[in-house]
Amino acid sequence: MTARSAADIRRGNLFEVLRRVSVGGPLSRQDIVTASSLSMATVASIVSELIQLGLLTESETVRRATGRPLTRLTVNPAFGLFIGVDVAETYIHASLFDSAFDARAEEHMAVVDPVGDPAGVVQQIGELVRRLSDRANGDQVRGVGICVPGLVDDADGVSVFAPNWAWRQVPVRRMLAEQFSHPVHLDNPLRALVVSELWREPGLGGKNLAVVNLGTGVGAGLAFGGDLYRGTSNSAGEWGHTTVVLDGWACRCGSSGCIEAYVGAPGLLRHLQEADPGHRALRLGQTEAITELARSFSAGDPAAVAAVQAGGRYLGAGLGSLVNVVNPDAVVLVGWVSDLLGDALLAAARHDAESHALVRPLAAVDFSVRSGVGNPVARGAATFALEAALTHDHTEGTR
Amino acid sequence: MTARSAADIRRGNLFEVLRRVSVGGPLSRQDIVTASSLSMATVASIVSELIQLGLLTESETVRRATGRPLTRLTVNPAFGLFIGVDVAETYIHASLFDSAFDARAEEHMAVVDPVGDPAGVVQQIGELVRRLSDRANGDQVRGVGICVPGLVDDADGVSVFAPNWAWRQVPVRRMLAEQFSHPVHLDNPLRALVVSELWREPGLGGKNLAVVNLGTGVGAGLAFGGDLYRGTSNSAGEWGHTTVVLDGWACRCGSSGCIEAYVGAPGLLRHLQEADPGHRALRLGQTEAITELARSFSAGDPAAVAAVQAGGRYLGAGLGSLVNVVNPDAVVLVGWVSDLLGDALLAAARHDAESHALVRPLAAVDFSVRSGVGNPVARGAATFALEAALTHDHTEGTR
DNA sequence: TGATTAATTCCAATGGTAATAATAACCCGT
DNA sequence: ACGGGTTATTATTACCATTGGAATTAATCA
Repeated sequence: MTARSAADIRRGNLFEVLRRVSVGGPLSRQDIVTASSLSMATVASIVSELIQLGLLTESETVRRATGRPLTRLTVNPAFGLFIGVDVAETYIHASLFDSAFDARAEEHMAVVDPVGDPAGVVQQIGELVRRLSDRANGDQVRGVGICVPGLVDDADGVSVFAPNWAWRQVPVRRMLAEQFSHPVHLDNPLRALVVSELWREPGLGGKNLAVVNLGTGVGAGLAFGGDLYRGTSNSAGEWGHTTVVLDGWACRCGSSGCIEAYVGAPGLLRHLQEADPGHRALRLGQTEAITELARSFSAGDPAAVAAVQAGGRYLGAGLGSLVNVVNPDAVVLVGWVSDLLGDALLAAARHDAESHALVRPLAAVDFSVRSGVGNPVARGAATFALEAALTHDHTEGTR
Repeated sequence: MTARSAADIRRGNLFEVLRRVSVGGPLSRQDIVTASSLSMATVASIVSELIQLGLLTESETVRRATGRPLTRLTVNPAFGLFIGVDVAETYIHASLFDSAFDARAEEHMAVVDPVGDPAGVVQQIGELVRRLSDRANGDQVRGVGICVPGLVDDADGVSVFAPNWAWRQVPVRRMLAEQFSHPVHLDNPLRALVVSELWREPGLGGKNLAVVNLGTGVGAGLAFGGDLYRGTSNSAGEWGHTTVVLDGWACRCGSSGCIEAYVGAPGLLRHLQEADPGHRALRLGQTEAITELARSFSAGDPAAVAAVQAGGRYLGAGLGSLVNVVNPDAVVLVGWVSDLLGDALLAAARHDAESHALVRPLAAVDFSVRSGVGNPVARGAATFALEAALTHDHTEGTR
């Protein structure tokens, strides 16, 4: 019942076609038909609309030994630019993409106020967006996507609740309107990770997916049938607070025994401390400590190996449980801790994941670590902005 | 992307209308429009098709003070009968429903062969179906739905894998064809529980739902957006094997620390044994033991109260985790253990569920115990049969 | 006749199927 | 060597079923 009307289906199919071309390079209409489950008629109609909107262009015509020549389609990077902003607890990262989703520029900033006063943070967001806009070389910025932790309400443009800073009902969009005039889409990082992955791997269309984020906190974003799943209160996927040890380590959520307490960055460092209380990584700040942990692990440092093994056990049990409930096609690990330690953690987790998961769900799932995409939250945020802009143009066009 | 074509939407809307009328008693087309999110045109078109198929009848015309009189619609119970069969580890339960889903008759049988030889079990199923058919009073039986634990493949009519009996690729439909000639739909009990609940509470259309089954084993069935979610390998919802204590009690799945090990019937009895090794319930068979546990609990027996409290803690942690990941509108407890102890267990679980779940998902969810529906698996199985018959008639009709 | 509510009909948009058009290499006969 | 027919492949068009919304018709009473 996700799609309730013909218009919903149209919208989904439109994005499907765009994703295919965006990732798969130049494609003919025929290529899209074979790759997707759409009919030729539908593809032709959607392509003609996307060309009319200026998002696709016919790039080349190819003659084969026989038959009518095919015309290949490309995303037109000049359609416009999109900015994605990842507002995290300690930093704000912003990326500028063209419509073909090539990153044009990036900006990074530490959050100056540790308490996260809304006015100050919004000021910083505005600064980053302005800097990137200045680097647009005259191309039009058509939208800005912003991801803030916690619960957000895009319709109202409000951050309803951000746990780390105790934000309540912060009207982000209204406040940003004084900083710049681009349309703003507000969302949550876990959702952004999912759309980032869905646009990156168009083969995931129609599939069930869990994107697991490993960072200071841990969580998962879910997609069912190729569609982002938000849950009833837009907060689905809080897998990091699955109880893995009843009455176990305290978690910053206030409960105890959560996966996050054992696998989040502080949890990994606690494992390290238990293995070697005097380990040099423990004297560093969190980011540097995890970097050092990764370096020590690679060097074969026994305490680092023990810490990763310990963390991996809990991660494995948690992944097994997730796979049992969700029964996905793919589980993808992302996040800054995953960038540094993902392969090691997944290797350490695999045995427990496989022993805790049931045979059938386990056989269906593919675990992997996603790396080298820059900041996937910023990318997903920009994708939201593109989707919003396109929905707008699309519905305007048919009026 | 659940619905990819107009036909899928039509099918979903058709069931939506039928569910509304089936549960909500006589309804006018207007009533259906206001209750559902369908347009008047769609409702009118679907109603006329359902009348043509013989499933709905215009039952009465009502004049109000002003305006055109309305005509109320009722499900025509004479459309046909459906049989649902719940094949469990120790018993087989079969129910006969008319198309308005009033139960006409029930049959129950213990599984004679503890090893569950396929031929013998199928023979028993056939016997029950024949007995119910004999009680149809000449009305046509239009379909039989059968639920077998484990993984089933309805398209081929095969039980791919049943854990308790070590069934492998048992061609149930083909074997049953020698017993009776009604169309057979094969499915899994957890899925049946979901459709049973969705048809019972039409307000759940479009909602996210988890149906938690408490029995010898425990598990959950999921629905997203009002649609049954099967997962990638038709095995989603194996929440009973979520790890709640790393390296905890052994579970019959081969792993350890699963919720099922602590909350399934054997787990509850183990809690009882830890509280009072000589408790009289422990000398009984499982079903009688749980019945006795429930009776002792009601009588205030300290050991029974302690056992329920202990089990409830694990159930609560598990429910909290489920709510965090799935973020559903409703969690409904069903199953034979739930029938006996559901209210007590839920009360004992509530505190832990609320402390382990995050604020937002917790605020969105409504926990409840469903009782008094007879055997909901059999009901769901019959619902599958109705859906199958209707899909068949519907597509035939438009040819 | 007007008001009011219920149900039907019409319309534009959409997707899928199937028929049709477009296009160019190849083949064959002259 | 050249021209027309053949064939293979790609893209477009026509047609039907569907939905939601708007306009219309239906049925009743004041």
